[in-house]
Amino acid sequence: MDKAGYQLTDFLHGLSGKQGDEIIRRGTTRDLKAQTVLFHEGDPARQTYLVLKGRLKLGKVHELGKEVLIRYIGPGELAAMITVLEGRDYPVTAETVGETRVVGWDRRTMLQIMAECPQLSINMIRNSMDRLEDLQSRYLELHAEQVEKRIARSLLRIMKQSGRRSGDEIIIDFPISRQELADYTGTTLYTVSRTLSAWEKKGWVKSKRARIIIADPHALVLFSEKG
Amino acid sequence: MDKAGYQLTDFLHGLSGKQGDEIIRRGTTRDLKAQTVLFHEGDPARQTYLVLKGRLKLGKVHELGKEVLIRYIGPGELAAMITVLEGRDYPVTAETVGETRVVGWDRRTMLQIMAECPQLSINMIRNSMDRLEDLQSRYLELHAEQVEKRIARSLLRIMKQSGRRSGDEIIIDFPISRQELADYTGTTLYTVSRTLSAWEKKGWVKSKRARIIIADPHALVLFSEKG
DNA sequence: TTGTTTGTTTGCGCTGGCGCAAAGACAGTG
DNA sequence: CACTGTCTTTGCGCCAGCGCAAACAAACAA
Repeated sequence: MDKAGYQLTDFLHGLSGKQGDEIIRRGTTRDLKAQTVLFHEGDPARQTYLVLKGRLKLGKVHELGKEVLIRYIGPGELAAMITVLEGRDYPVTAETVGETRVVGWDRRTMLQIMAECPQLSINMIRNSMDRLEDLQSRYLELHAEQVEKRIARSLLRIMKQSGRRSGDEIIIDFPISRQELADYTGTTLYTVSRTLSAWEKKGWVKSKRARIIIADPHALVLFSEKG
Repeated sequence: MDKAGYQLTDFLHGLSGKQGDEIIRRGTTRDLKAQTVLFHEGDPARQTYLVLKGRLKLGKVHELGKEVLIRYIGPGELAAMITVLEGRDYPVTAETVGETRVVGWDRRTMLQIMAECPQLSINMIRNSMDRLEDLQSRYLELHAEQVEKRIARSLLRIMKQSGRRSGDEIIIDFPISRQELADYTGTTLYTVSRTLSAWEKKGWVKSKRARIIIADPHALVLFSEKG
């Protein structure tokens, strides 16, 4: 359990490592395998989770098949804040992407902790605001932007959140299939595949099965902004 | 300024009328004409607003023309919570729909009030959660649902938030143009117009210029769920 | 090795719904 | 009243991108 140096988006931002550890100790830490469902859309919300290591993906499904990928949740970020409110259900499903360590608190504990440490409320509000903004932008794009540009923006978003630099290239360091990228962008598997193939020919990206490397980030940014 | 009985979605939920009035007194109350821009997307966030009377609409624009209507804000709800965070810009533009009374607080005051009254933090979190859920659902729909169903759902959403019953019919009690309904739904003026015309023939809705009456809510609900 | 599973690519045809254009309806003003 | 600006309706043509189908490729197991 690493201490000290909680970052800006962090739930524990502004707290000392000691305070953070104490708070983590009051929850239940769990290690999860890849592709484990942590909670299901529609189930009563019992725990709020903080990701310590690894990554969750939050998805929402539509009657019969269609799915959207709302967001990836990385280390330091909360999932299911909704739990602090009484009698709510999870609005999304959370599944681990790789091996993932989370800590969970139930409502009572969470409210206690928040009462003792008002900074946490601010951090939660910051996090909700950030997510709301993100989704507002994507909502706008989904309506106003062409698919190819949206795919570009999606890749760049994911890259910012989880990219690992390697020379000029940027590696997205977790497996993401064409289908998932489609769900995240709001398009289809086929369109994503066609688009990535085209970009591969231009040398903008390289990709293997479920692995994407952005070879020319600059070109992608230009494309996403202009066309 | 009406006291007592703040409702569930309210910012002042759980407070006595007296406490609420005191908090309102510490802000700046303003009466605005219809179609007044309260704040602009991109401007530095200086004030958080609570709507006391009337209605705001929050919109976001895309480079050149295209616009989405993120949400209507009615009495009791907050706009621009983002202000409590340092150095942020408004992510949307807020414009009054009819005559509207709001009260605004700057960040310092807001943080003080929140520190004195932790319940407000919970209320703010509740409100962000609700909005996030709303937007997540609409994001899913925008991707997964056909336009006509989306228009139906949009109408029903607006109806729930601002409908006035009159016999079997439900009147949406503020002016909303085809263009606005299109921006809210994520489609075009033309498609909305064609759709409403068709529904008018079926007797589901009646509409005059910028006024919509839902004549057969039940039929609309059925249609939005099945088709 | 072979077989199985799971993911990816690409050709091809189809259509939902966008958006122009032009006419019509309504509200407000002087 | 006529005049002006704003909102609405509808016909029509077009195309982005969806989705089937079928082949292909990579990963893993036995």
